[in-house]
Amino acid sequence: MEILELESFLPYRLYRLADAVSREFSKVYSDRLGLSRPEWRTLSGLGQHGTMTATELGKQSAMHKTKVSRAVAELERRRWLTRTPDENDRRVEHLMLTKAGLAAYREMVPLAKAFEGDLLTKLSTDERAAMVSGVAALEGALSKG
Amino acid sequence: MEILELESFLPYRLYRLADAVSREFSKVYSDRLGLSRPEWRTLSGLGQHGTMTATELGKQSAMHKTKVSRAVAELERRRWLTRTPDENDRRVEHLMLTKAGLAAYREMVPLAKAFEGDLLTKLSTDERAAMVSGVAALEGALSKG
DNA sequence: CCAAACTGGTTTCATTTGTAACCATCGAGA
DNA sequence: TCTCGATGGTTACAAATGAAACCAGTTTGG
Repeated sequence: MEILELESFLPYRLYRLADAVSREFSKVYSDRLGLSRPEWRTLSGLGQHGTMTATELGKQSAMHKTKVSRAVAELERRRWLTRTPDENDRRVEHLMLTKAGLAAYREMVPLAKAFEGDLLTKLSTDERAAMVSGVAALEGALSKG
Repeated sequence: MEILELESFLPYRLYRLADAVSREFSKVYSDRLGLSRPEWRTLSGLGQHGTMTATELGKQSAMHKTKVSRAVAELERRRWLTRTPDENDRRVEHLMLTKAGLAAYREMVPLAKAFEGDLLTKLSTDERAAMVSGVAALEGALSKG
């Protein structure tokens, strides 16, 4: 009978791996900053780009729009971001970090880099390169459909 | 100010990629067999190993034990698996697919292989090798702590 | 032999998530 | 200009998830 080897089935391995990494990493920002994953992504997006709309955030991070909506609402409640209505299109809001939000972002960035660094130093140079280019290749393949 | 480039931040890319792949793949078994992801994993584990306990299933697939418990309950409800109490330890149950469960498994395996095949043919030989060895390296790194 | 700690597995409850419906606004075309 | 379909974003409700409590059975140490 034909069997599927889960240990070598890529979609499964990939998910399990990403889930483990993401869970580990989420401890970092959840412990230190009390953020959920969608909130972390929102903070990161805004910190990186300065200002974004909810739709843009959703595109960048592949989050469902309700996730974005809730994350934004929560960060606003904490006064980590503000909304500014678009002048031409009144459906759109431009989101931007407040001083407090920026402070949190500045605190978060080194944590993230350290986490990634720790992860990558566990790999050899070759392995690291393989990982990075493999991910890039698959991303490319998916985006083309 | 120090910025984190999300597009090149590995944990983030990895998760986004795995999520996209997994979602795409889940359409396959959800459409054809009406399975959730935990149920699919349970079916796959049992199909591959013949018989497993709930704890073993959890270990193999990194599922929380409540997920396993529910998936098993649902597959049992469908009469796709049966439980046999262990002779020596009455807390333990050995799970095994029924004829119907096996039939579903046999239907599923080619779908999974086709999905993976389609995915991989979008990559060059080098890229494919990079992906696979990169994932393996990270898995290894994580398992060592 | 017995209490205490532990393990396999289930259940309960609160939280998170996704789907779908929704509201407001916008843009294209008759 | 008016209508209709699309779009940005929120909300309501149902389903999936995780933490913790739980039950039953097992092991260990005194």
